[in-house]
Amino acid sequence: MTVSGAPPLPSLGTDPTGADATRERLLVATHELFYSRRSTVASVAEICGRAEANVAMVKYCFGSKDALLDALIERITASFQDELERLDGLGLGPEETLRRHVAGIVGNYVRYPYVNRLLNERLMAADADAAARLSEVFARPTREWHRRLLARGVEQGAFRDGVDPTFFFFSIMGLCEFMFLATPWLQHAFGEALDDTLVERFVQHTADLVLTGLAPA
Amino acid sequence: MTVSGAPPLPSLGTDPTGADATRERLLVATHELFYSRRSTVASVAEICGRAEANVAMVKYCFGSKDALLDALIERITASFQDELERLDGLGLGPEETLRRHVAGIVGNYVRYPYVNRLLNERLMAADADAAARLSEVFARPTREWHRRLLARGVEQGAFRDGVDPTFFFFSIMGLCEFMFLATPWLQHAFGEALDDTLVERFVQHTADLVLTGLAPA
DNA sequence: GCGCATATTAAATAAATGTTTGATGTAGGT
DNA sequence: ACCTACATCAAACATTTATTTAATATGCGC
Repeated sequence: MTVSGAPPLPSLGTDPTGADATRERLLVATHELFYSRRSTVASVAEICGRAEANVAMVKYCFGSKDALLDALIERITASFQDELERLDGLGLGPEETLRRHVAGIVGNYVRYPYVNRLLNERLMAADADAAARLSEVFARPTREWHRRLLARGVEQGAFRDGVDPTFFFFSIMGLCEFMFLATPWLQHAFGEALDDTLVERFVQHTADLVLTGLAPA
Repeated sequence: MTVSGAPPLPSLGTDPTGADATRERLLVATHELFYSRRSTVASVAEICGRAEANVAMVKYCFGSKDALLDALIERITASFQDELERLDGLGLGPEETLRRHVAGIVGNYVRYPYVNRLLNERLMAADADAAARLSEVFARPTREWHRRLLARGVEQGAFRDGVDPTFFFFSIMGLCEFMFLATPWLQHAFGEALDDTLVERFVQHTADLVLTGLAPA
């Protein structure tokens, strides 16, 4: 936790020096603004103001604002893939793996509620090459992981057969995402606050729904 | 279907005349732009260009751009509530009601993929009074409807007990929403197109997941 | 202390944003 | 024909946007 209240970015191994330090401050500032606003709207001026850097440093460090956003995406999604690999390494059964995966995704939305929107926007604006690269860093490997998990579950008699991996990918993401996109609804319409207890209860609810929903007939 | 390819707005009973006709053209133009872009980004100039109206007509007809957006929200969400009431009137059992409800929500996302985002943005920007009014047109009555459906299902032994209505509301919305927010992923990462067959299969998948997920132990 | 690549700056740029102005057009009633 | 309320218009408004320029500062090897 920084003073901004936003969770930290996935750590960079080394301590950056020179322009790399400014580069890092710009990434962190963007993250903090996106996090606190629950949106992807922040001007270069705002980002640089928070990073205590001159606006021209965006071009100097990244080339453009869009390239800064892409760097932020790749930084975060890389940590998602690390997490999936770590989970695989635990050697758990399909149900427990899925339950922890749901908890992991919810945790990611707590930390980075804006990433999917950002990915979406960049994907729509991108040319064919950039779109392919963005797909490769997150959507494709994640669905592939889901496909393997579903197959393993069916094999062991834990999950029912015939569940489409693509639809399942969208279901899992959608279930977890909406909760955090819609925090204004939670507050204004339902008078609830997004605290740790609520997050934990939501994880339980979602994991129950998915695991029961996948149970064999 | 209009020439734009976008589904029509929920129909206004009467044929508008005078400035009301311009008002309607502005609403339709905004809808068509939002629909085709799958986003809520459209300048006043773009909206008025498509509506063949002068930019000053936004102030004249609505007072401001934000008021135009609120009018669009209220127009669409009103049709959602009509749909829920119609479904209640059919006197179906809890499972079939829920199955048709899922199909109905997916249908709404096909027609108005941008409404929830729009509601979200307006809710975040709104003052307390406006936020309360926006909550009242959609989130609150919809969750209340979900609560009654869950209670009826438990009563009749169709659903398991203890499912939180607020979480369930977010689950249902999230499941259906993500599919349409993420159409760029569907295309770029998975090479699939969002046609009628896919929508139908998605409805089936989602209804199965939710209905199985709610089944008693 | 000099020289040079790296890093940072203030200021200007052009384009786009939502809003506002005041003039102009257009019906319909009397 | 004349008035009036309604509807529309082109043009200017003040901000804000991302980007770019050219000048300057900084630190490090020698």
